Amino acid sequence: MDRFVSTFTNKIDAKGRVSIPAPFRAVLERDGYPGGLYCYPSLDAAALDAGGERLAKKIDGLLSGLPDYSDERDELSVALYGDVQVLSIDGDGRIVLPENLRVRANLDAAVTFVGLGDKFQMWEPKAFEERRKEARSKVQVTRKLFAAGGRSSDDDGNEGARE
Amino acid sequence: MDRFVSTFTNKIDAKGRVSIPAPFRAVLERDGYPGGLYCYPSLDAAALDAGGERLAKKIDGLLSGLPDYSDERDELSVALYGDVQVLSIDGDGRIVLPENLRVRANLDAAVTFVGLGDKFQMWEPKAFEERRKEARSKVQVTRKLFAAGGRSSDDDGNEGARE
DNA sequence: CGGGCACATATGGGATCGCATGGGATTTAA
DNA sequence: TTAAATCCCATGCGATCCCATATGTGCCCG
Repeated sequence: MDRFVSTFTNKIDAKGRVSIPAPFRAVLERDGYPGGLYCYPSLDAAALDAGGERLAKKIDGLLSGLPDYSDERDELSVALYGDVQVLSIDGDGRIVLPENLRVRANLDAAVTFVGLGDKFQMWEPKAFEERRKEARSKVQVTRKLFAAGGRSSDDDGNEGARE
Repeated sequence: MDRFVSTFTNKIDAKGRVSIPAPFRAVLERDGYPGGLYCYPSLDAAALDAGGERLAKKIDGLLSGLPDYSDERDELSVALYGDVQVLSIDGDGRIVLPENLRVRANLDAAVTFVGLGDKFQMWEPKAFEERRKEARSKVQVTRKLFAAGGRSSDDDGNEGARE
């Protein structure tokens, strides 16, 4: 198994360190990057995205699909490369979250790690709780639609989406 | 890893010296250029571009794509090579930014180093902050193009605030 | 079936190392 | 000789490493 799954919540200590959940660590190791991971602010939420070598390749691929010296590429380069940080994992499986990243996700005392397959996200625990509640209620609705066997399109709330 | 990633801000001291971020230095060393780097004003921004051997090759490649003796090539040659300087790195990992380069990017007290993969840029910190904000908002739009795969996200714009 | 032992993980704190930065000394060029 | 560039060393802060402790979980043995 080599995917990030399920969620964990760990504390940030006085030095700004956080333990990476052991299962995630195992995935990272298998992903080819010994001792480090890539991390950047999520584009569409107050959270951080992180992953290993595979994720980095994915980003590279995204960029290399655009011609050199094009505007789109410049923008994306700045937004992605500029915000990406390589966080090294210490001997105890911890990383240090730099100030600029912590601010982006309102992280202070603890971090909730959310597995998303190829990558995982880091949320402020309460913020994630909100997100999750929202997601659940939507799933309820979706299930009813399936159960009913028909689509009574009264209101397709176009909001949230769960990964 | 052998790419320039993430951003760092260092000070210019009284003698005009700046420390190159250690991670960037490591990339340069691996790039085959011991003790120096190529630097020139960005073509489309008030910043400086810099890199090692690989960047130099890339510029060569760019030029060789244009026919010899064409106007474009001449202009580009002048624009690129004409302003290129080889900056030597001293024993402590610092470079001295010559006056003519400094004015091109309005550098005075500090420099923000921005990793862009094959090369990196040097910005006046406040100017880069502007640039980055712009890039982020544009990416919000561009991102939807990539999202074709399946994430029908809403975009709870609860971002802003902070910094 | 229950108690306790061993292992793994998370967390905290102290010690060490590297990097950025500043200042002085020494060399080089005009 | 003067000014400027280069080299060398000192220092402070932050990052990294290492070890100790706590908490919990599964397993083995009684």
